[in-house]
Amino acid sequence: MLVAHQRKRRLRDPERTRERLLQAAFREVHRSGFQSAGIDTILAATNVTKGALYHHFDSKEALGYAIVEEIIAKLVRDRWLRPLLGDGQTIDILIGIVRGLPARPADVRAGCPLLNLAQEMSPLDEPFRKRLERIFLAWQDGVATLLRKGQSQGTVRRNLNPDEAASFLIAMVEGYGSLAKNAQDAKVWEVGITNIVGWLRSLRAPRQSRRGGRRATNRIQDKR
Amino acid sequence: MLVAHQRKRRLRDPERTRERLLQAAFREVHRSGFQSAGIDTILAATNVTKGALYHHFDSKEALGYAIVEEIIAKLVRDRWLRPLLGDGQTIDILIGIVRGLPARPADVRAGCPLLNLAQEMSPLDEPFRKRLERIFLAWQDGVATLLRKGQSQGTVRRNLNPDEAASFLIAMVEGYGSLAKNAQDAKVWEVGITNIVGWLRSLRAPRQSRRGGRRATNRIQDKR
DNA sequence: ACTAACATACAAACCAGTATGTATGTTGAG
DNA sequence: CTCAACATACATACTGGTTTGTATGTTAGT
Repeated sequence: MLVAHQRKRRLRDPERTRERLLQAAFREVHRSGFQSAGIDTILAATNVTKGALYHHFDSKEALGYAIVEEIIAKLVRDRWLRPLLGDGQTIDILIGIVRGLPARPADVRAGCPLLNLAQEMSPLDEPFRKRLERIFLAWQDGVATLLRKGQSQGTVRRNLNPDEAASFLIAMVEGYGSLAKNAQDAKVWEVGITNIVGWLRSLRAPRQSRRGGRRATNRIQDKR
Repeated sequence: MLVAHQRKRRLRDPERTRERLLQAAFREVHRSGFQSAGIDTILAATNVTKGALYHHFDSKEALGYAIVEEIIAKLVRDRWLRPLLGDGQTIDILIGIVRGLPARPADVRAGCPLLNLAQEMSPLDEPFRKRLERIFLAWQDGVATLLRKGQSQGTVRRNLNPDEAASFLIAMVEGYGSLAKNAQDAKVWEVGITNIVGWLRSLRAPRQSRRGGRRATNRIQDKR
């Protein structure tokens, strides 16, 4: 029979085993960093044996790559890329996303999984870095695309460079994330979000978008 | 004789040995992170033996604390705190500092030593975190103090919260630093600096500071 | 019966820290 | 001034523990 996923608890369920390993590995890496993450810790958390793990992943590195490509990429898609495509005004969408970012103490203290790994591994392991960079670029591109849409709809100031503004936003989000992580204090994060929201509001086009008379204050830099 | 520092190369020069260990340890930690930094690597880089190292430092952790308190704290003093006290207009001083930050490819690729350590150790080791936090707070406080001075001199907008603006600046510097480090590309850093400078300019008070008619664009949030 | 999916035991390398020894510098008593 | 007594500054070799990865065996599913 071709019944694919019968849900009686089978003794062997390779997909499920792989997924559980990935999730546990992600949590452990998120806590301790990749290099300090222990294989044995992951195994203990899952009640899976070493043989099983090395059956599904060739090495610790391969496990790390899978974390990036399957778990972290999905986090960014769910929290940014998908919401960016929703309807509503550009700036309102961005403010909504930023406000909806995880802000529980545990999240703040652990830091952004993407940034944690990038920070640790980018100078040390090029394949790792490449995979993380792809995610950052997709993130930036998603934000920039929405900003461009906002510009063509007249809701976003025309005198800003969407790519640089997107990068600016990401830098602020990750920057505040780092400060809050060091402070181990969700309050730092909340204040950061408030200031990011304030900056986002400043990107709105003026009421009746008039010709000339551009203000030089606080834009992200004109295109050169 | 009380001649303190005779400069003939002595066979034993504890201060120099300690300093060389600290510098080598700093470089190794800066490259690999604290946890992955190997004692043996540091020893190999200095031609100092393990006995000597453990004579000067009680443990690897103590060595790490010394790196923070003696080397990293000094970096922040030299690059920020001291220049902040120079003369000139507040915003010009800040722009000068930001523009003068190390931007060579090697620096960009390795990342900010302060942030690297904070990112890695803050959730794992409280004494470590505390020491790093002290540096961040001194940094923020220095910037905030200068901004307040600028406000009282009329060169900086009055409708911004100096503490939050300082924090905003630090978040941006570290955020762009992280992005550039992941990209392993100094160009990313340069673009970031340009945008930070653009933001700094927007903090200037308008020419003849007029009453009323405040613009709501792009300020860091009024004091609540 | 044949292969994918595990389990177990072990290897090999690494690494922080220590035990112990030695050489160099300092000091104080005579 | 001198030399014995001591303290500081190293050097070397080793230990105990941890870690990734492998070799080999066993069992479930088709």
